[in-house]
Amino acid sequence: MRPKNRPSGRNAPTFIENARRAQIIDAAIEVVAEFGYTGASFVEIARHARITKSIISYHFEDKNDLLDQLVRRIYDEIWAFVEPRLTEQTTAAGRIRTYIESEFAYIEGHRSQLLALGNVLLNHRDAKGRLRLKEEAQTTVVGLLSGIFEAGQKAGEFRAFSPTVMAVAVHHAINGALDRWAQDASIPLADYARELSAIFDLATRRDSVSAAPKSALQRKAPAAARGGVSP
Amino acid sequence: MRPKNRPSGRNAPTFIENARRAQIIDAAIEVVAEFGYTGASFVEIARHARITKSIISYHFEDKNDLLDQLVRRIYDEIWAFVEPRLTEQTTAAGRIRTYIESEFAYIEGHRSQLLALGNVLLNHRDAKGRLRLKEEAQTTVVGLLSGIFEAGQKAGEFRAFSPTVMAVAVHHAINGALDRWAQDASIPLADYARELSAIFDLATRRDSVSAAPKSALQRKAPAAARGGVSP
Amino acid sequence: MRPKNRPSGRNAPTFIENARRAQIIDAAIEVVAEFGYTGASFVEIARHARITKSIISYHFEDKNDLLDQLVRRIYDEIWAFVEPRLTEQTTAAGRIRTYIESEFAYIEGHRSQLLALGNVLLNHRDAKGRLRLKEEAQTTVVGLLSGIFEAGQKAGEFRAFSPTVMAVAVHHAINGALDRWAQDASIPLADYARELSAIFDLATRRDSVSAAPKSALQRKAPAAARGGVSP
Amino acid sequence: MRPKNRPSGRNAPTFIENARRAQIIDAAIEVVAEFGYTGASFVEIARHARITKSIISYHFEDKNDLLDQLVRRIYDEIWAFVEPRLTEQTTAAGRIRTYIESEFAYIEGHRSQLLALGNVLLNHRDAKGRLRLKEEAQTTVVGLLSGIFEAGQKAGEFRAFSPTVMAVAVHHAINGALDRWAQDASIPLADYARELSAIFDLATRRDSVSAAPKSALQRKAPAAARGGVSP
DNA sequence: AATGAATGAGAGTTCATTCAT
DNA sequence: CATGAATGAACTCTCATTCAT
Repeated sequence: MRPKNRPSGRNAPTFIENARRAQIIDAAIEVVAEFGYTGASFVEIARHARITKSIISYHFEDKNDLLDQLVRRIYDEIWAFVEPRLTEQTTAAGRIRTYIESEFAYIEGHRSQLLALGNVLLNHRDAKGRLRLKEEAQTTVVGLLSGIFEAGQKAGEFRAFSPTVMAVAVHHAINGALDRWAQDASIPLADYARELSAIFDLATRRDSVSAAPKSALQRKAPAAARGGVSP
Repeated sequence: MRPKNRPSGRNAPTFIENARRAQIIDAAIEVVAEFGYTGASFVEIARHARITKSIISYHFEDKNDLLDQLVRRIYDEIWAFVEPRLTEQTTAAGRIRTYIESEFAYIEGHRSQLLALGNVLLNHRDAKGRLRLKEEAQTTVVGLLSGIFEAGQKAGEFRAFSPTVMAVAVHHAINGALDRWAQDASIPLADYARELSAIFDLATRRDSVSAAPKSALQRKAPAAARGGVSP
Repeated sequence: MRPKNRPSGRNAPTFIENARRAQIIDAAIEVVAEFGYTGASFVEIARHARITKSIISYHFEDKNDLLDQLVRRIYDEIWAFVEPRLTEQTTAAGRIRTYIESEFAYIEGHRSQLLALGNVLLNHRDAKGRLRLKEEAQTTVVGLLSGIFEAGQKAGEFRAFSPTVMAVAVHHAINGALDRWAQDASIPLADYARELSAIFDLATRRDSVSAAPKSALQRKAPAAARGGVSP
Repeated sequence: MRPKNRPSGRNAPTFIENARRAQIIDAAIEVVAEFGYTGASFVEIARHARITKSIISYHFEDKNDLLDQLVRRIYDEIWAFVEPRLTEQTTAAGRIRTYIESEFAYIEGHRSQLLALGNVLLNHRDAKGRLRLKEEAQTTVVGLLSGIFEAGQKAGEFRAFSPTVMAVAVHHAINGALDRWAQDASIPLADYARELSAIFDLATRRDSVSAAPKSALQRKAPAAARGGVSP
C-alpha cells in the first residue's frame, strides 16, 4: 500500500518520504509497545514523533497501512538478523538451537519491537474481521520450524513426533519467554535461551529415551504407532 | 465491583440479576471471541444478547467491571475443571501431564472462552496503563506449574532445570497450541495434548539422557554445573 | 402536584405517605446542599435516604414536583419562624431590623436549607425554560420588604428612596451574607446581622444627613426631585 | 488548559483558532444565559454557533476548559472596563461609587454576560465537588472592596464598620440588582446605580448620624463599643 | 406500599480521515 | 511536502421515568 496522495508522475518514494515513514513507524512501535494496540492513536504516535497527526495520514494510506508496514519492518529486521545465523548451521538440531538463540539475541536490544509486534498481530483485523497478520506470521514461522524438524527426522537426527506441533510448541515457548522477560526481566534472556534450547533438544533427539528396544520400535513405526498426528 | 444502582441495604443479587449478568457475560464472551477486544462494544454485546445496551450499564458498574467478571468467570470454570483432576495425581510428572490434558479437554468445548480470555488478558489495561489481568494470570499459572516442577525435582522425578523457565515454556506451549487449534482445527486437540505431554515428559525426566554416570553427575551438581538459572 | 399513582378513591395522603415524603425531601435538601443542583440525581437522593430510587418516583409526580415541594417546605419553615417576630414590631425600622435578624437566626441552624434553596431557585426551570421559582421568590420577598419601606416612608420614619431598589438591596445583601457564611463561617452570623442592620438603618433613616432644609426639600418632593425610580 | 490536539511544538494559537474559540465562547455565553447551566450542552452551543459539536471538543480540552475560559473572558472584559475608571478616583468614597456605577454601566450592554457568569459561577464544580470559580470570584471582589473600605476608614472618610461585611453587602446588592434588572428591566439600571450609591454612601460616611453627642461617642470608641466584628 | 428491572434519550469525548491551503 | 481545521460516526456512561409484580 502506498499513500494515494503521492505526487503524480512519480512512483519511487523520495528520500524525505522514506525518512518520514521510518520516523513514524519508529514512533508507532514505541507507542504500541507502551500503550498497547488500543492506545496507539494517531495523536499519540504523532506526539511521540513530534509531528502533527496529519503527516501520518499523508504518508500512509490509512491506519492499516501503517500497521502493516510496522509489522513488515520488524519482521524484516528479525529475519535479517536470524537468517544468516541459520544458514551457517549444518544440522537440524543446530538450526533449532540457533533459531532460539538468535531470536533471543535480537530481542535483547529490541524490547519495544517485541511488544509492538505482539500487540499488533494479536489485534489487527482486516475488513472482514480476520486476524490476517497473525495467521501469516504463524504460518511462516511454524512452516520454517516444522520444515527443519521434518528434515531432521529424515536425517535421523530426531525421534518421531509431529513436526507441526513441535514447531508450534517451540514458537510459542520462545514468544512466551520473550514476553515474560519484556515485563519482568528478573531472569536474563540468555538463561531463557539456554534452558529452552535444552528443553527442545531433549524433546526431539532420537535417543532421548534410551538405546533400548523401545527406540527401535519408534524408529520402525514412528508416527502411527505413537498416535502421532498427521501434518 | 457492583452496579451502583443496586438498591442500598441489599447485598445479595437477585435471581434475575444473576441470570442477566450471566447472559451478558456469555454474549460478551462470544463477541470478544468473534470481533476481538476492540470490537467488543456495548452495542455489539447487546445485539448478541438481544437486549439494549443500557441494560449492560445497569448490571455492571462499567466496562471494566464487565470484563473483570468475564475473566473471572472463565477462570473459575477452567479451574473447576482442572483442579479435581490435578489432585487425583500423586506424582509431579502426572500432575504436569494432567494439567496439559485437562486444559485441552476443557477448551475442546469452549473455544469462545479461550479466544475471549486471550483477547481480554492481552489488551485490558487499568487506569495506569498496566496489563494487570495478564500479569495476574501469568503469575498464577507459572506459580502453579513451577511449584509442581520444584516438588518433582526434590522428589527426584525430574532433572535439574529452572522451574520458572520450564513453567513459562509449558504455559505458553499450551496456550499457543490451543490458540492455533482455535483458528485452525486441522489437528485434533487430543493430538496436541499427547504430543505436548511427550515433549515435556522428555524435557523434564531425570534419566532423559541415559541411565549412565551422566545422570549421577547431574544429581550431584545440578543447576550450577549446567549453567542453570536461579529462580 | 400529587403522585398520580395515589391509590384510587383516596384523596388525603396517609401518615406513611407523609412520612416518606418528608424523609425524601430531607434527603434531597442534604444532597442539593452538598452536591449542587446538577449533582442532585435520584440515585444520590435515594442513597442518602437509604431507600431505592423508585420510591421517589412513586411519591412524587416527577422531579419538578419534588423540587417544588422542597422549596415550599423550606419557605414555610422560614416564614413560620420570621412571621411571628415580624408582627411583634410596631415600626417599619423595627420590622426591617427584625426581618434581617430573624432570617439570620433561622439560617444559623439550617445551613443545608439555605444552600439547597439557593441552588434550586437559581437553576430550576419549568417546561418553557423560565426560572419560575426564583421569580416567585423574589416577587414575594421584595414585595414584603418594599411594602414595609413604603409604610415607613409614609409614616415619616424613612427618607425618600425607591422602596423596590432598597428592598432588592436588603434582600440580596442578606442572601449574600448568608451564602458567604455558609461556605466560610469565619465571621459569626450574629455579626453579619448586626452590621447589616446598621447599614440599612443608616441608609434609610429620615435624618440621616442632617436636620437641615435639605431634608425638608426631600420630604416635599421626594422621588422625582432626586431622580427617584418609579415603582 | 489547551486542546491536546494542538500540534506539538506549536504554542501560539493561530488567528483562525482564536476566532473559533471566541465564536464558541460567545455562543456558550448566549446559551448559558438563555438555558441555564444545565441547558448548556455541546449540541446546544454548537447549534447557536452554527457548527458541529465536535468542533467544540477540537478547540477546547473539555467542558471544564470551555467554561473556565468563558468565565475568564467575562472577567477580563469587566475588569478592563472598571479598572481605568477606578484609578481615576482619589477618594475611597469615590472609588466605591465608581465601582458601583461602572459595573452597572458595563452590564447595561452585556446582559448575557451577566447571566452566564452567574450561572456558571454558582454551579461549576471541580472534580472534588468544590465551587472553585465562585470562591475565587468572591475572594477577589470582596478583597478589592474591603481594601477600599479599610483605606477609607484610615483616611477618616468612613465610620467604623467591618470592611468585609460591608464589602459583601455591596457586592451582593450590586449583583442582586443587576440580576433583577436582567429578568425585569422595568427599573432602569441607572436608577439602581444611583440608589445603591446613595445607600452605601449613607451607610459608610463618617458623619452619617449627625454632629450630635451620639456621633462623638461613635468617634471615640468605634468598633468595639458598637459590637463591631473583627475582620 | 414498594421495588427490581428495564428503557431510550442524550450527555461529553475520542478517533481516523478529509481537504483547502 | 506539510498542516490546521473540520467532520461525523462511534464510543461509554448517566439519568429520570415506566411498569409488572
